[in-house]
Amino acid sequence: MSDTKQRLLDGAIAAIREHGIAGVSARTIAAAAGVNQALVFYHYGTVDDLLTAACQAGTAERVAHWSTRLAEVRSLRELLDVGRALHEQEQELGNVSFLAQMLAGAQSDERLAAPTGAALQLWVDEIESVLRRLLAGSPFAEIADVAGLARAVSAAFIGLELYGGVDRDGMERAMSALDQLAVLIEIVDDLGPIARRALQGKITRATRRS
Amino acid sequence: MSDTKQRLLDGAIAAIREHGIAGVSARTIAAAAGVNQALVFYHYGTVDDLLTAACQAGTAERVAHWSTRLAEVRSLRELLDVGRALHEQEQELGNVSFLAQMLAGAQSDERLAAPTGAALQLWVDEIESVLRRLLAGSPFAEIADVAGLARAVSAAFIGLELYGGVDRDGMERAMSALDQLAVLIEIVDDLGPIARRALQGKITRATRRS
DNA sequence: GTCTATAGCTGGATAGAC
DNA sequence: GTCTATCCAGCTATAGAC
Repeated sequence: MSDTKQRLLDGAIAAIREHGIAGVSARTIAAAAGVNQALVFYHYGTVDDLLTAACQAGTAERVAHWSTRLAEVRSLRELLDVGRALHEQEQELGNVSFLAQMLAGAQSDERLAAPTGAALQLWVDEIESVLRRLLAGSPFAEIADVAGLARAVSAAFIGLELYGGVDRDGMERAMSALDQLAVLIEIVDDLGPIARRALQGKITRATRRS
Repeated sequence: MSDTKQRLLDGAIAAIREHGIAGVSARTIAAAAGVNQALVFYHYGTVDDLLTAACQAGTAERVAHWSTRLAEVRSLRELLDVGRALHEQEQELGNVSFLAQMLAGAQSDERLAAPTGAALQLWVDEIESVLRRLLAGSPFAEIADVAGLARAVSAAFIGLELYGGVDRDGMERAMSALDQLAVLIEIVDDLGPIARRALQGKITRATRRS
């Protein structure tokens, strides 16, 4: 990977972070990367292809970076702490914001849909494996669809990131509320087998209805 | 409100829905509205001002529409059902998608930030009032930050909408998982006073730490 | 209020010098 | 590989006819 190609990848993330999907262009990317505008097309063909590459490479790098730390998590509360730290640090680096903007663009640009979905899937897989490990042996694993939960967590991260852009205090309150809610999961572990079975039936009935 | 002004408001929502915040313009809006492009500027001054007006009027109308139905909800499970119906219908009308795109644009266009935040707040207030009514007298109200929960729900709606654009099946699974999770709230009502107090202390300790 | 026409600008993409 | 120069499309916004 040549220096220029890497600078363009970093520049793409920086440009989207600064100008959003609506304001990103070969010129804004080149300016952020400190290279000539024509090099975008020489190295990547089109702006979309560069965004695709940046999405793939950037997300893979961040997921790999957090993967080791997530592998050390031993409880749901620890996971919440790591999740908060992850959110804060990625927000500074702009990767959550980058993914959110790509996702917004992917809604109407089908060339962005596949790479954005694949990048998000990297996070989903990582979160799912952590949740599955933590909930192994827990009664909650029998009740919950862990794969669905991992997707919900990922989607909520995106939504909270965007919401924080127009109401930072509101986002903080929302995250604290989710912390409280997540602790509810832990109480299931404290239930006896009879109460647990009753809960399980309750959830099955409730979700089958809708 | 003249016919043309209303057509432009509807056209703005339709254009954002079709082309996203990155592809919306006076021309695409005028085409969707079936009017001349110059009328955008005659009636609203700038494209941003038109988007602002569409955001305000469109969201106020949809919130008012659902407000009556939400007022009839009597349980959390009913609320989940209404929430699903709301998501499906608004997805067809494009209002959730519109808000998501506005939110994405608001991250880097400060002129969109205030109106988008205000529009989202209309949903937050509505959800908060329903939650507060449903949880009145419930032990969960003593534990939870209802205002934070309402914000989390709103943000999650946005995130799920965007996620659904790149992985529809994944979004469905995520929503089902959230259904399961929401039922957990109901079990708190079944707890006796001692278990409830223990839970409350547990949540307080867990959230104070982070 | 609505239309045409257009000025002035920015964007994607390419050709060709170096 | 990198640069300058440039074409052409599409954009905001306005002027002026109707």
